[in-house]
Amino acid sequence: MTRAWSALTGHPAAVAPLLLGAVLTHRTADGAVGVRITEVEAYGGVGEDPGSHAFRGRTPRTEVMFGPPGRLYVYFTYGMHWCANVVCGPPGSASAVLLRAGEVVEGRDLAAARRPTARRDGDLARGPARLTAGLGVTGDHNGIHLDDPTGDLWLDLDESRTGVVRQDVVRSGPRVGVSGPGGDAATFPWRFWLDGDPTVSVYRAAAPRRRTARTAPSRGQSLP
DNA sequence: GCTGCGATTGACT
DNA sequence: GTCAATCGCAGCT
Repeated sequence: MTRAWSALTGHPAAVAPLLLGAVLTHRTADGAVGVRITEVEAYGGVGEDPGSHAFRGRTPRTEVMFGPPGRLYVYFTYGMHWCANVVCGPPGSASAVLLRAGEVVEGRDLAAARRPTARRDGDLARGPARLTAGLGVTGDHNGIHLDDPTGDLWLDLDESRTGVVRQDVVRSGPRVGVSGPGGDAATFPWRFWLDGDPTVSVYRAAAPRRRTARTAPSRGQSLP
């Protein structure tokens, strides 16, 4: 079958695997970087998926998720990282697919310049925040349409250009880093990746709770 | 208005 | 293997 935007409107867990192999291209004055998607995660809508930002309803941040499919939802996390999602549900459903990792297929040098800490080409877009960094995607791109081949950001779904993904290499499993109320969200097998691809991110189970980073000023601290 | 913490990464032991 | 960085959002007072 041929991937098309019309086929990418539906339940995120059904849409997510269809995005594997698609190529997201970002064009800037510096040049273009293209990333072939190798790993994704599905996030459901209001009241359905505790791991989703939209679980508790519409907020200013999640506004884009509630809009029409085919747009990019970009959010800021950990005070320094951007993560990119493709909105896939019909308006109001707030479903999206997180782009977790990919392979740089165009503009390797530009991507490497944006990711100076990457040691290998395979690390240029391995991980959700690395993928956005390599592409040069930030919050400025939140809400942008991805279905315009002439736009700054374009998600190419045409298998005659991106290559056909063999379904027997598509794997699924628990999502990464998700620990919603009750922890149930992490158990949804809504993570999809291309088996054996070196750009797929390392699986780490969601940490229950990291030790408080900030050590409170010790009460018994001695003064000089 | 205040506070806790996160769909992460890179540096360090 | 452990842990800090860093800030906007969401929930609560």
